[in-house]
Amino acid sequence: MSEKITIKEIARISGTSKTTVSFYLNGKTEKMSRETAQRIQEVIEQTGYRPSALARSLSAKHSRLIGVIIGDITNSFANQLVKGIETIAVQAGYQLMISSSGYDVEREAQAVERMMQMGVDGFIVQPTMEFEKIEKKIQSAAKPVVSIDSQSRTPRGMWVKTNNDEAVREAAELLSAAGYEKFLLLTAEPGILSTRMERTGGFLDELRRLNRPCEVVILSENTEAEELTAAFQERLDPMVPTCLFVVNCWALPKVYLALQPFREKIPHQIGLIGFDNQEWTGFSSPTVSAIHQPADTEGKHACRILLDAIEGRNEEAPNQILKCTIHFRESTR
Amino acid sequence: MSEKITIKEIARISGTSKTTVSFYLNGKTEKMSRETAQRIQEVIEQTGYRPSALARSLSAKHSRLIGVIIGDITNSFANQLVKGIETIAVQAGYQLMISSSGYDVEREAQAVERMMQMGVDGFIVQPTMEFEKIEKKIQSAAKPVVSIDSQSRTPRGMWVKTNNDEAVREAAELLSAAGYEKFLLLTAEPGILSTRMERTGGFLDELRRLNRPCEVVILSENTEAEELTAAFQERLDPMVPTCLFVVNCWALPKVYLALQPFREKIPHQIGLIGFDNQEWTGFSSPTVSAIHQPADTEGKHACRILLDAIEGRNEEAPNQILKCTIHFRESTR
DNA sequence: TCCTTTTAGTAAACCGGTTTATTTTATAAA
DNA sequence: TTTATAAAATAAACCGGTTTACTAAAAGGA
Repeated sequence: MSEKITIKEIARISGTSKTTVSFYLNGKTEKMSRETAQRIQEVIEQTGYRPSALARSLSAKHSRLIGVIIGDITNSFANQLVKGIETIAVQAGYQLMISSSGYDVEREAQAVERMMQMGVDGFIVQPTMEFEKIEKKIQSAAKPVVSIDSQSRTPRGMWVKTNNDEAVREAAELLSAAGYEKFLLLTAEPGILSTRMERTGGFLDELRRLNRPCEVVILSENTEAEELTAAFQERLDPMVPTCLFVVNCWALPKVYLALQPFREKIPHQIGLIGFDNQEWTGFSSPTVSAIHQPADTEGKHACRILLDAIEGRNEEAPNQILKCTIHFRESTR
Repeated sequence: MSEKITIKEIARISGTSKTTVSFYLNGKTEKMSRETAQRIQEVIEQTGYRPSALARSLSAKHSRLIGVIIGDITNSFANQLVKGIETIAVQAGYQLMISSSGYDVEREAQAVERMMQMGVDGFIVQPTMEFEKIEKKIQSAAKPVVSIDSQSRTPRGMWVKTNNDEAVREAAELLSAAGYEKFLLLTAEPGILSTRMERTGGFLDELRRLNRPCEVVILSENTEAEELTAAFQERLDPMVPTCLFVVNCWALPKVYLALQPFREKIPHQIGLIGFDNQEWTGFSSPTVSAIHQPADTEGKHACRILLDAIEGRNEEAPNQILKCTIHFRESTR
């Protein structure tokens, strides 16, 4: 009774051939008579036939699959990005294959490898710092890649990023104007990830132009809160209004907590500003100023660009710079 | 020069047959001589051959793909869940295919459909309220399904959930003991989603036992903050210490904000407790008490159970109840 | 030396579709 | 009525692997 239902079965039952059924499935109905089409349609319905995307991909040479590689799905930037991507992808009939790199090149490379084997039609990647190392691997597949927040040097050079440089300069200017005389820039070891470079470089440069001093504090994912508090104790001069600028989004909660002992000095003597649209920044007390990146929109654009490339269209600009918005809240004056 | 490199090419270059190469790839090296194996290995390396998982899946009848369907990837429970799933899946050589349902049955059904066509080996689903509607569809594929926080009635009956009932009763008891004389239960329209039923039912039941009055306030995703504040104004009697219990995790920030006018009455006259490990609850002022579900762990368990089912093992219990932990913070006494 | 068994290796069918080239049937033109 | 042309339908090759069933060569036993 319950033969596995394949295209062959449909052809047999409806008294036609595989070819005809295949044409029907792909909407090439001009090539067949009304009745044939109808008969096939009926058989498909009553059998509950479900064409195998696997088989289809194999012979058609496209899988309608998009590989998405991000650092960490629990990061708010990343999941908003993914949400944006998915919105567009699903509309266009594509499915997402998602992997986290954990910000590790090795895992990133493995993810790329697995996805290539699965035959994805293209990639959207939020690169780790050493993305260059795997660029050639990704190139060898000749699949289009759109990178997020990092101008990659892949042949087609497709990317979406935010105007970190501008946003950061604007922030520096406004914060200086607001009366902060000194700055503290908190960043992870400044690697080659372009986002980090832009943010750090732009901020420092602008401050130099404005003639405002700035110290740099390096921190890492496992820097302890006490350690940080001590560093603040040492560098924050009660007589000089100082603003902390946190470059890495994951560091912002850490810094916020380490700043608790100085709470009543915020925002007058101490200011705090960081990155990304993290929900808690609007709930904390004081609420925390932040530069928002439109992650969701970035995702949508990235996906549109990628789809253009995959389907050989040419509608979207292959690289786009989106505007950040600065939200000044209670943690800065 | 650059012929596309397939198994056939490898066979040709190494002077063997497809069969032998295939055996080699699948580690059936007992069936061949040392030298042959080595020769193949070399050819694979210098050509950079990458076997097509697509073709492999088609003939091997498994895809090493797991379909994950969640409500919304930007929800913290969901992304922690996914992270847990991915950890286990990748270890076992599986890849994730993720779709969001947007808590909509129709989209959920479409996602299931697409994933079946892609030949996933199994599903992990965080069901919408009306999951029953698509259970039969999912069953028709005869693929194993593990559901999250909802005992589905699929044949194999595999699920992972948290002990909402117990946790909620414990909370009710402790909060009563702490001196709250009245309660306000805030929930979305109580549907058939078992989590919601358990939380609501258990809490009300326990309060009845403890002889504490409880009013129910129904809210939805688009209830306005002012509306909510007004409702509180009306129902919160300054003479009776009252505790708000928020059933739906997405409603907690909403309620928190609507409660701002009463801020200085927290936690003494007004208490607040809700669900899930949302980052902001630890940063707000007051910090907010919450019942944490171990989403990450749930994901890991769910994935192990699914893998067992897929690979015909029998190591994990096919359904598991995980413990919630109650974090009492500044918003309750 | 001849026969049996083991080892190493391969041809061919299959998985479920797409696509090209070709045939059959219907319709129009001569 | 015959022929040219268009419309409808199909056979067969292909996509890139897995697997079953079979063969050739080497080793072991009598």
